[in-house]
Amino acid sequence: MIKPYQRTALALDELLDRSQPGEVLPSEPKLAEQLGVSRATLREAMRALEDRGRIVRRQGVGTYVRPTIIEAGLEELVSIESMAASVGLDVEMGDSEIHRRNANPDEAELLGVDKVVEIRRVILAEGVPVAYLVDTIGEGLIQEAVLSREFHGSVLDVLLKGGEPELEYSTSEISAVSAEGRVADRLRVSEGSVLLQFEASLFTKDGELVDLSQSYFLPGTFKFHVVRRVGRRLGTAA
Amino acid sequence: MIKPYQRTALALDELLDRSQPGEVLPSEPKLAEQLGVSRATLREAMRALEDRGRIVRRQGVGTYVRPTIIEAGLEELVSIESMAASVGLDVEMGDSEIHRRNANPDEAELLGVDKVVEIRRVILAEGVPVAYLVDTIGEGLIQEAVLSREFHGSVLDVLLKGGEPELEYSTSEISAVSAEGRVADRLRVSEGSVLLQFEASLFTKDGELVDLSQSYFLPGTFKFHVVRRVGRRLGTAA
DNA sequence: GCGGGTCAATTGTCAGACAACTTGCCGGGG
DNA sequence: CCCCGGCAAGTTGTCTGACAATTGACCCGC
Repeated sequence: MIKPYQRTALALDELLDRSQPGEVLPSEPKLAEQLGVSRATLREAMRALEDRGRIVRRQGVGTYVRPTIIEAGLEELVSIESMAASVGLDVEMGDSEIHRRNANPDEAELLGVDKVVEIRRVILAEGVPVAYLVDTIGEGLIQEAVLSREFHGSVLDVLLKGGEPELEYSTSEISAVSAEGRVADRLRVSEGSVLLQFEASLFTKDGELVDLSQSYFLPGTFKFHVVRRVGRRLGTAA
Repeated sequence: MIKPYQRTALALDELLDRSQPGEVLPSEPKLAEQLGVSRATLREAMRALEDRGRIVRRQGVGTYVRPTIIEAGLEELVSIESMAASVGLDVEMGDSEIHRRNANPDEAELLGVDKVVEIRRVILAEGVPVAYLVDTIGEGLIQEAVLSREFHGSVLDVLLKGGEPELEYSTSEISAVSAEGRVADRLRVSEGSVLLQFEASLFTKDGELVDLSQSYFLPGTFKFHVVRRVGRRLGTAA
């Protein structure tokens, strides 16, 4: 059974998606009644939205919908394919290789396994190579049958769909590199071309590391956004 | 007068900073009493922290402190200098130029002014050029006297210190580019070198755009991190 | 016309209660 | 001795009702 708070947060998210910026939301008592929760629970959900900057509340006046900040930004963990789909791009997987091999000491330490599966593939947008992705996961995390059947380019999507283990977040280091060797070759660019690189670690709800990945993107096709907020400490200082 | 919720959120932030990962927080009734607020207000603040991933709550058990994810990440809007200072790097400003000029149509539209001030400068780490920054702001936003006296490389820091207008967030587009012309020259790298580029827009609490900036970083010196969370929609699906 | 007071509406906070859940303890039965 | 079931205490989750603080509009008297 899903808890009232989660239900409320979801409902509010959807309500905001349907709302125009600047619009005034129903008052808290009314909203609470509509959603079937108490005002206290509703306020917890609204506070979270306020912290994320999606609404503005003015005591004695009402609650307003903020103009949406970047929505396809980097805050939410979604696969390249899902990102592309949401902007109407036609994306497919090109050449792929799957290797089983022994983990090197670093990988064994981080992932907690002896053997790993390494998945390399090219991502095509409108038929043109735009990204080269390498995932390294512990052997057995994804069944071989699943991998051959449901894998269309995104390890993340397969893991999310499987539901087990429960993923929570990833941390990525962002850098710029020049294309070399195999990467340049697969992306069909000359050596020394400029690439945007993400080095990511994917964690479960329990804080366990389950996927190490490296992504190389050709600049221009995908646009990555981040929203950075002024910190509490500085922003609200007198 | 600062409101109880803000006081509580701040106090909790500080409490977490002093806590060890995995530690159990006092129960909600006790914490509420310690902080001098009701349990409802406390819970609003805790919910926000939970959403940001800093604590984990387990019904019937207690509230745990999460191992800190990247702290010098990109979620919080701080200047390059502040970032560098927090990791003990010696950073200073190199050559700088300040131009007053008429705004081009795009800038006039976005910033809502006719004349702009353009600030260009090189950032040195340990005496070596590592970044080239260009800020474009409306004329009059920062007084000339202030600019010559308090400017040490970061427009953001000057604006934050001034307190007026109240800043809230910035959106950045991240890309990789090759160094060209003036940028390559100022950073003392050869043309065609790989650079990490941020194109940022800085907004106030009222949603007004006040600063357009472009930043070019030499890869390797600064490391930028992002934390990406599994979305509500997917993460909690059955 | 204008100034001030009043009033309704809305968000902010509080107090108390009960529900749902987890863990550990303790006692009884095997 | 071990296992297991129920009980009790403690914690988070939610609800109810109330009052405080703030804002904006209305109305009335001057």
